[in-house]
Order: sequence, then C-alpha cells, then structure tokens
Amino acid sequence: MDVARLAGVSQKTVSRVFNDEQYVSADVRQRVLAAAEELGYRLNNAARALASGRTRSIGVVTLGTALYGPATLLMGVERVVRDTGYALRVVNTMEGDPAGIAGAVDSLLDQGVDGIVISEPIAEEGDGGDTSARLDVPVLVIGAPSPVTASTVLAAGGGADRMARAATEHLLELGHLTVHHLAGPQRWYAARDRLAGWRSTLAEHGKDVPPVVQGDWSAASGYAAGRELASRPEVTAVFAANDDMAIGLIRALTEAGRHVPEDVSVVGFDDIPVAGYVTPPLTTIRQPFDAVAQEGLKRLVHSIENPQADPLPASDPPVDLVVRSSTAPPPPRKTPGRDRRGNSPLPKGGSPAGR
Amino acid sequence: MDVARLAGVSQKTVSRVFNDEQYVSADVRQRVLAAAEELGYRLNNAARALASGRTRSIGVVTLGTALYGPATLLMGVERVVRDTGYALRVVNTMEGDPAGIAGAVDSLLDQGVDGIVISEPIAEEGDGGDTSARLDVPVLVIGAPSPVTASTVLAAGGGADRMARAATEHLLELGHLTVHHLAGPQRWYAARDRLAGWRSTLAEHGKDVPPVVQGDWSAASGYAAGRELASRPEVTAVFAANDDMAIGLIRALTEAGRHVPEDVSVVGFDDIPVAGYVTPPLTTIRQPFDAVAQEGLKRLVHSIENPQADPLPASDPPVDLVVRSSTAPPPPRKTPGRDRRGNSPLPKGGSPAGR
DNA sequence: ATGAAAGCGCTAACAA
DNA sequence: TTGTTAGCGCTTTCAT
Repeated sequence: MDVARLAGVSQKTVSRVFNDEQYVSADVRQRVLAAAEELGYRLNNAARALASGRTRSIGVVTLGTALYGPATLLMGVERVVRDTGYALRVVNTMEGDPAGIAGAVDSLLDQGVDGIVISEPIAEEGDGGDTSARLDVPVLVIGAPSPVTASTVLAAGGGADRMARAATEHLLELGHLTVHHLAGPQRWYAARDRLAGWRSTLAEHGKDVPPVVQGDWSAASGYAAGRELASRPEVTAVFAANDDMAIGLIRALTEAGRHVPEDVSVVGFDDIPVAGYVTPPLTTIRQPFDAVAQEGLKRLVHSIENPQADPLPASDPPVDLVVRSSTAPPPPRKTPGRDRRGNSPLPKGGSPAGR
Repeated sequence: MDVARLAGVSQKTVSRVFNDEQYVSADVRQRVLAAAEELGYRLNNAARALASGRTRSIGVVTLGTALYGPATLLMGVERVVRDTGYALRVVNTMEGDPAGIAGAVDSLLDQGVDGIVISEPIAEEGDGGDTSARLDVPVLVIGAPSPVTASTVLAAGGGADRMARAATEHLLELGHLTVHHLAGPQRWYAARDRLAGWRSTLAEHGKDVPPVVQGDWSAASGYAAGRELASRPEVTAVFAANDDMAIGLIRALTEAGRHVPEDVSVVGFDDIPVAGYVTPPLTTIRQPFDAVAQEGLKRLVHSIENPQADPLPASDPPVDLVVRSSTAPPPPRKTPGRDRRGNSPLPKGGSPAGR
C-alpha cells in the first residue's frame, strides 16, 4: 500500500486509521491521513468486503411502481440507512415479474448485502411462502407477513387494520347506516389488511357488510368504481383503500350528480400531499411512513450487528385520522314531503387542513 | 474452490461458466452447473469486483423527497438498470444537506460504482460547479447542467423549456392576454428551465411578462400563491410548474370564488396519476420519465463499457400537452351591459382523460 | 478448450 | 501501540 509507505507505517495501521480503531497514536493517525489525502486514497470497498465478509450494505426490494406509499417508504429507508452507516442497494419487483420477490431477493444476495428490506410485498403466484432458500441475513418485511424464510425475520408497518377501523368508525359515528369499501388489489397485503379492518369493524358494530368493490390503486379504477356506486342510492359512505382511488371515486360521484360530502362521504388512505387541496379536501388516514422506516431499520441494523441477541421489539404505529371535508353526516332519509337537499348541517369546505 | 473440485475442473473453468465466456464445452458446463447447484454456490461479488476492478453497479443520487418526478425517475432508472445487468446503489441528498451532491457522489465512489446518475440536481450553496474532484467514472445528469467534472458527462431529460413553451402557448392560443407563472423553487434547474421557457414564449409573442410567483412544489405553496393571485382580476391564466402546486392553486381560486376554468385557466406540469381526476381535471404537460431514464441509462452504460468510444447522442424527448378541463378561453372582457358569466363556450368537464 | 500461478486491497489473528 | 503473515474468492495472464 502506497499510503502505508508514504506514512512510514504498516498497511495494517492504515487500516486501523480508516476504521477508527483504537490504539493508534494521534501522531501516526495524522501522518496516515496526510499521506492518504496526498495520494487521493480511498478505501476499496470490494476488498474490504471480501476480507471481512461484510458488505455494509442493505438491500431493498420494492414494487416497481411510483405509488406514493412504496416511494415514500423507499425514501424513508434511504434516509435512515445512510445514518446508520450502511449503503443501499435497490431492486424492483414489477407485478407480473416472473421471478418475483424471490428473484429480487436472490439478486440482492448475489450482490452481497448484510440485510434485506422487503417493502410492501404482494402475494405471489406460486404462493408457497418459502421464497428463497433459508436466508442467512436478517430480513425486515414492511407491511405484510413474511414471504421468506430467514434466520431472523422482522415485521414493521402493521396496524393497517386499526387504521381501517378508524376510518370506518369515523363514518359510522357520523351516522351512516353502513360503509362501503373500495378495496385495493387483494394481492397486496396492505389491501387485505384494510379490507379486513373495515369488515370486522362493520361486523362488530352490527352493520351490514356490503359487497366489496375492487380497484387497482389507480384514480382510474376509483373512477370506474364510482360510476358503479353512484347508481346505488343506498350508498352514503365509502372508505377507499388509498387516496388516488378516493379522488377518482369522488370525481365519478360528482359527475353523476351525487355531491361529496352532502350525498356521499368518502374517506381515503395515505394522506398524499395533495389530499388537503383537492375538491373537496379529503378526509383520510395518514400513514407514518417515516416512522415505520426508521424504527424498522433500527431493528434490522440491530439484528445485523448483534446476530445472537434477540431482535428488538416492534411498536405499534399511531393511527392518524385526518378529518377534512369529504365526510359529513348522511343526507336525511328520504321521507315523503321533505326536501332532500339543502338543510343538512354541512361542514363548509374552509381552508384546507393540508400539511 | 469446492465447485471446481466437485466438477473435476479448474477454478478458472468455473469462472468461465459463470461469466458465459466462450470455449467451454457443453459437457463441462453441465457438470459445473450441476456441482454449483448441489453446493448452493453463488458468485461472490466482492471478490469479483476486487479482481476485475469493476463493480457492475451504478449509483444514483436523488433528492430525498417523495416528489412525483424524482420518485418516478428513480423507479424508471431501477427498471432499466436491472435489464442492463447492473446493480443499483442509491444515495439521497436532502435539501440543506451540508455535504450536498458532492457528498452523495463521494459516498457512491466510496462504495464503488462504475457509473453515476444524478437525478434532478439542485444548485448548491457554494455553487462553484466543480463538486467533486474530476471523477473517472461516467456521469449521467438528468434535468440539469452538470454539477460535476468528470471524464464523461452525459445529459438527459432536457426540453423543459420546450414543454413550458407548449403550456404557455396553449393558454395564449385560447385567447388569454398573457399568462402568469407559478414557479418552482429556483434552486432546482427543472424550475428554472420551466420559468425560462415561459418567459421567452411570452416575450416572443409580444406579451406582458407578469411578475413570477414562487412556490416550493407543494400544494400548500400553490394554495398560498392562489390566494394572492385570486385577488388580481387581471389574472386569467396561470401556468404552474408542477401539478401539486396547480391543485393547491385551483383550490385557493375556487375558495375565492374564481371558477376554473371559466374565470381562470390553469395548466400544470408532470401529469401526476390523479391529474385527470381532480376537479376540474387538470390540463398539464406529461413528462416522459420512463423514456428519459431508459435512454439516459442506455447511454451511460455505453460509456461505461466503451470508455474510449464517443458517447451516444441524446435525443429530444417529445412534448406532450394533455388538454383536460382546467383551461378555457378567458372570460369575456367586462364591458358595460354585458353579462360576465354564463355565455362562454365552456368545455364541460366530461369523462376525464386520465391514464 | 482447459489449467496454473499470481495477485486484486483489504482485514483477521496473532505477534511483538 | 504497531507489525507480520495469511488468505478472503475471484479474474488475469500466460501456458498447454
């Protein structure tokens, strides 16, 4: 090593300096640093990984979409990863990807990572569960049961059912007889959890559980669902599994002459950045993506660095219902001789509570 | 190497098989593959990188935000990177990050990458230009002039000015006397380009160039700008630098009693997924993120693998104006004795042209 | 078409 | 506090 020669020390000492190990005199450290600076030296990561058996990087498997949830989660993960001193490798799974999550995990393993984050996985075709052979790196699964078998599997980002419950109860408390649900694609565990939370809440309150309408997360699918729901006069409250669908839904309802929230209340999910500014401003459930990413990664890194120790426990994320103007009490029942519109106490869409 | 022993060949032959080199008999290849399978062998990437000097990975520097543009671009990049056989390393720069882009690039270099993509950089504090010492890996800069000095610098995703021109001209053709601009933060080159395109278009058409209103990409900032613009009766057309701001803007105008598009026309930028479903459906410029990512990466990979050859040329992305219902001719000038509302040929907000 | 030897740049395990 | 010796698992170069 040139740096060692220039500084007049051994190679190992250079290594010590760059790894912030103890037992290096300030004097030597100075000389090494100076020599390195002069030579424009930087640690070779490949050699380091080869010799140490650790890559100091974490791999993330995401869906290859720019959906708000997964994208936000990814950013959150990156932010934390860097703070922990790890590097980030990213691989997408696209829906319909033949190799699927297993392939993505495999490619990460090929690249060499010390831990893996699987963000919002979806159930796969040959849904055997055991995706990859038992992994020997810890895995953090965000928002779903584990699709892999690994020595250490951590879960994070649960609580979708509780959030769905909050949305449903909000609508019920407003006086709606029941709540319809515009669900996300059921291959997504996130969609299943929201559906389950909605269904059980309705059941517990002794309400009808109306048939579920399916969307694919897109505003277009919400619009399609809205055209259908608009034709059913008994629909007065809908809980959509994400904000995009909620917006499409509202559009369709509005075009069909059913006003939101006067005739139909709508609750979304996610609190996308524009949720507070669409017309009407959307009541929705805010997801704590950053907190989830942060806590999950803290736990993952702990498991990487303390393979023997028990994994850190997960905590339940808070439920955050953001009430805006897309929800209101149901319209007065149509009874003969009473005007159906214009006399219900509507929240006036004031200044939106955006953030 | 165990695999070599099991297959009864040399280590080098195993290497040949796994690198798809020629001069390996089918027979030997079979045996090696079988042995590898049996042992659950996988190429060690660190060793490979160390020996070959190439990491087969590409680093991406993104802004640490979940903004639609950067997020979509990142997804597009990942998609292409995998196809090209490279792995992806990701680093964020957050606004206000002291190390900034230079720090991010540096960390990527530490990790070892064969090429770097800088996505939508912003101008930095000590804006000297030369961020990092001259890089010896090729760099692809998306959506801005190069903030680095490298042996090979590629640019992609230009044309924002032409897109801004299309937006502005659309409004002018509708009959508006001039067009206001709700700009993005000027540290972003993307925001500067849109502003420049708008300004030059107005100038060329001999129109007034009204004062620019600044936002920060968020719907909240669009809302704030909208409250201000709503009070100025001469404002009949606004070109917003992104869709989120456009939505916030429309919200504010609507609350102030200025109807969109009857009183004020608004054009956005990006075509976010919900753009076709908000009220009114947003006229906007669709950005070809996927195409930009794909072409840019193809060129970057070419430069990585053919260091001597000339870089591949860039092509201009198409301009894609999506006309929906947030734009219309200006309201009739207020002349005495003529009703100001209700007789202009408004496009009825029909089925939104979403996608 | 296959193999042998050397070495990429670092860290591990020990010595001194 | 510092140095020595191996060796991580691959590719390279040169033979065969």
